[in-house]
Amino acid sequence: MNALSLWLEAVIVAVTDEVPRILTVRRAALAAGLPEGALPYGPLDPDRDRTLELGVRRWVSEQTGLRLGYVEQLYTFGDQDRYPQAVAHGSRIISSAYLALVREVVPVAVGDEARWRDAYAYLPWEDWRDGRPAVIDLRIAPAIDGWIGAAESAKERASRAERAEIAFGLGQAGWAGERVLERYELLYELDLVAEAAIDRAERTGSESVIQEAARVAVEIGIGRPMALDHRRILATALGRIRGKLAYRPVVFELVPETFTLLQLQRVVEALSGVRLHKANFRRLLERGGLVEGTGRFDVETGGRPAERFRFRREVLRERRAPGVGLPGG
Amino acid sequence: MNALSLWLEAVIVAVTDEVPRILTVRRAALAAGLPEGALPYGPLDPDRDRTLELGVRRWVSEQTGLRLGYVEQLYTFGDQDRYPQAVAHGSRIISSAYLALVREVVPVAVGDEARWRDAYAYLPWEDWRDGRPAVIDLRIAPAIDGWIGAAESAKERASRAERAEIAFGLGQAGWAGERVLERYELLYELDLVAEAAIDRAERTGSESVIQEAARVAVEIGIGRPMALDHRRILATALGRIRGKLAYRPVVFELVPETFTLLQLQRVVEALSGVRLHKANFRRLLERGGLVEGTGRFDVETGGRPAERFRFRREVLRERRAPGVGLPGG
DNA sequence: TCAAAAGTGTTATCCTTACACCCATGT
DNA sequence: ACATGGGTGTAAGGATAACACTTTTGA
Repeated sequence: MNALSLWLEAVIVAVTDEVPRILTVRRAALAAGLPEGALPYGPLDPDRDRTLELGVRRWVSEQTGLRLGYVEQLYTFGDQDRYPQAVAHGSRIISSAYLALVREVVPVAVGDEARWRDAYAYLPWEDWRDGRPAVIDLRIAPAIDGWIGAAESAKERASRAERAEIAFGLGQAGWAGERVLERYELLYELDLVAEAAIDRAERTGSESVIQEAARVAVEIGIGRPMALDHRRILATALGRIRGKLAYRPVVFELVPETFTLLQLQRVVEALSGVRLHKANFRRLLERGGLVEGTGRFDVETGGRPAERFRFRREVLRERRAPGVGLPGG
Repeated sequence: MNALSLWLEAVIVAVTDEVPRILTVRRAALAAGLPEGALPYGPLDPDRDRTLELGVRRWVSEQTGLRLGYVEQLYTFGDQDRYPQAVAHGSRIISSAYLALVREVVPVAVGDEARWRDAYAYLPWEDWRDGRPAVIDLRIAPAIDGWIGAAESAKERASRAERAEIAFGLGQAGWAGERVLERYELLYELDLVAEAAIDRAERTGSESVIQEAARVAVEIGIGRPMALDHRRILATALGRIRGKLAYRPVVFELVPETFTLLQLQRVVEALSGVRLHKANFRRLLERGGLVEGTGRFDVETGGRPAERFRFRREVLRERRAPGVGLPGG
C-alpha cells in the first residue's frame, strides 16, 4: 500500500529533413484502445542507477539502442490522478522527465519498438512555418470562445479570456512560441485533446469511449494522443527547447560537426516552428561569433556552393547568453 | 532495503530592508557538529498530498506557519551519494525542491524553529551591490588558479580554465548573475565550501573535521554551510530567480500591492546582486507598461514624496516577456 | 541652506528588422 | 536563360546605457 516509485521519461529530439522528431516506443497496452505511442520510460533502479540521469541513459539505451549526449532535466510530475490506474492500486508514481538532444539520425526503427515521429503530429498547432495552422481558427478558437462564454461570473470570464489570449497569442503580444505547455494544458481543459476523454474513460473503464476520442481528435487535426501523460511531457520539452534556443547554443547539439548556415537555419525553424529571415540569421551567427567558416564548401545544395561552418566554442567565454535570438525575443 | 522516498524542500524568499532573505528551520541534528540551518522540508505523504506542490505547502505551513502564494518547481535531486548517511541504510532519497516567493514580512521567528536569514550569508560571493566581493580575489581566484594548474593534461587545463572563466565572469563576457549554481558547484569541487569537507567526513564519521571545516569556511568569508545539500538547492533557487527577473514579472510577488519605484528597484537589486541605474529603471518600468501610478504619494521617503505604483496586469497581454531587464541581459 | 530622494531630458550606441541587390552553381 | 540557394549592403526604428539636470520635501 502506498509504495512510491520513481519513473524516468526521456524526450529525445532530433531534426531530420526539417522535421523535428522524437523517439517513441510502443508500450505494452494496459487496456485495449489506449494509445501505444509512448516516450521511452522505465522505473529508476535504486541499486544500479547512481543518478537519475544515468537511469535515463540506461533505459534509453536498453529500449532504443541509443547512447545519449546532451541531457537535461525537464520537470518532475507527481499529481496523484495523472495515472488513474495507479490510484486504483493505491500506489504512487512520480515521474522525472528528461530532455535529450541528439545529432541528426536517419529515422530507422531500432528493434521495431522504437521509431522516430514528427513532433508536430502530436502538437500540430505549434507549427507556424507555413503560416497560422488552420486548426487554430477551425477548432481551437471556437472552443475557446465557448469556454469563455460558459464562465459563471464576469470575473471568471475575464480570467479565462486573459489566459487564452496569452497562451495562443490572440492579442497584442502575438504568438509566444515557448508557451507550449500552457497551450496544451488549456486544450486539455477544453476537452479538445483526446487525453482528456481518455483519462475520464480510464477512471470508468469504457474502452469504446477511448477509441472514439482518439479517432475524433486525429480527424479534427488536434493531434495524435500519446500514452499516459506523455504528450504533456512532450509539450514541456518543446517549450523548453524553444525558450533555450534564444540564449543557449543548443542547436549545435542537433547538427553534425560542420554544417551550412541554411541547414542550421532549417533546424532552428523546425524547432521554433516559425520561419526566419535568412540574411539576418546569418549575420546574427557570424557577427555574434557563434560560428566560424571552415573554408570547405558543400556542393550538394542545389545552388551556389555553401560554405560549411562549425560551432565556435570560444563564444561561451565571450558572450553571456549566446543563442540564435528568435523574432520578438 | 532500497525503499524509495520523496522529500520536498522549499526555498522561501522574501526581501526586507534590501536584504534577500530565505526562511530556514533548525533541523534535528543527525550528528554532532553538522550545520543546523536547513530549508523547510519533509517527505511527501502519498495519501494526503494530492500533488507535490500541495505537499510543499503543507510542510511549510506545518513547520513555519506560512501560507505560500507563488510557488514553482525548481529541480529534482536524486544522486545516490548526496546523503551519505542514507546510502549506509540502503534507502534512496529523492528530493524535489520548490521555490516560493512571499511578500515582504517582518522577520519574526515563527515558533522558534523558523527564522529568516540573509541569503548572502550562505552565498557571499553573489552580492556585487557594493562592488566585487573581496572573497573572490582573496580566496576564490587563487584556489581556481591552483586547480587549473593542477590539471593533468593541457586539454584538461584548458577545460578547467574555460569553466572557471565562464562561471565567475573572469573573461570578456563578465559576471553572469544567473550562473549561481555553476559557481557553487565549482566551489564545492575546489573544496572551498564547507559542505565538501562535511560530506567526506560524514562518510568516515569524524565530527571534529566537520566542525573545523564549518568554522574555517565562515572565517574566510566563503559563507555559512547548510544541512545536507540545501545550499546547493538555495543556489539553484537564486539562479532561477535571477534568470526570471528579466523576462517575467516575478518581482511583484515580493512587494506590497503598491510601492514606490525605488522600493521596487531595491528589491530587484537585492535579488540580482547588482546596482541598477535609477533613471533607466524607472523608464523601463513605466514605458514598458509594467506599472501604473496610483496618484497616491509616500511621504516617508526621506526626500521628495514618491508616487506609489502598482503592477499593471494588462502587460501580460501586451508583451511577450515582461520583466525588468537587467544590465547585459 | 543642504542633503536626500523623485523625476525629466538628451544623446550616443547598439541591435533588430526589413528591403534590395549581387554571386555562383546546376539544368 | 533561369531557378535555387549563397551571400552583402544599407537604412529605419527601437531599445539600452550613460550623463546632466530640475523638483520637492525634511532637517
